[in-house]
Amino acid sequence: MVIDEEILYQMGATIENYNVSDFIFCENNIPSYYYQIAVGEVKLNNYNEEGKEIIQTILESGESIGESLLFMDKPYPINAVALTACVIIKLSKSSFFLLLKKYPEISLDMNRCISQSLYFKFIMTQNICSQNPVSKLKTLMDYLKSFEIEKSPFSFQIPLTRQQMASLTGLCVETTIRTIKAMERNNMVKICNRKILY
DNA sequence: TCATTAAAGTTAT
DNA sequence: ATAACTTTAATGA
Repeated sequence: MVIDEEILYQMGATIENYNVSDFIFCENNIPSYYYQIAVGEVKLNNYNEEGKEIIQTILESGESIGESLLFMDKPYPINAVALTACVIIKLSKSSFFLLLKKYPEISLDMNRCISQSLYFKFIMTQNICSQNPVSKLKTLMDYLKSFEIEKSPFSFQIPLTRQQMASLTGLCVETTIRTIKAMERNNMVKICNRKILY
């Protein structure tokens, strides 16, 4: 968890509930709140000219949403959409900065947090430029698995749909499916009732 | 080779 | 039931 929920409430944070596919904020909105997920999953996305969805990242409980934008004066370049029913803690920008002043340790945590998402971005942009779909998907799965304690092969069930994997890597779903099947044939993954084990 | 289109089967709501 | 996801196959850049 990025910031202790009690501290957020002390600073005047409120709770918001969202249903699946509700927008928490939209592209071009002015960032004016700090958002932290108490329960649920959220994706940050864009739509390209053809209307194809590009998922920038998927966030889960305890993570903050688009916090890096609070430190500058630009509108959001992405949408934040609930993937599940969500409970989200919301704190005004001004209170958020008061909080950072009051708790320097949290300010440091915030830096760690932004570094983490920047790290993911570095890996994924490099990835998106690579041509080969196997390496795109492998890079994504390696990243996801890197947070797991259990490192043995096929111990990790990918918590994404093929559609989401496609939107994260810039591939089309069909190519994602075919590539995953080819990877199964090469013993890089296992597929157990449609779930991908890596 | 990969994207696109279409069609059909499967799962989740 | 209906929508969302998964899969296969054909075709074209």
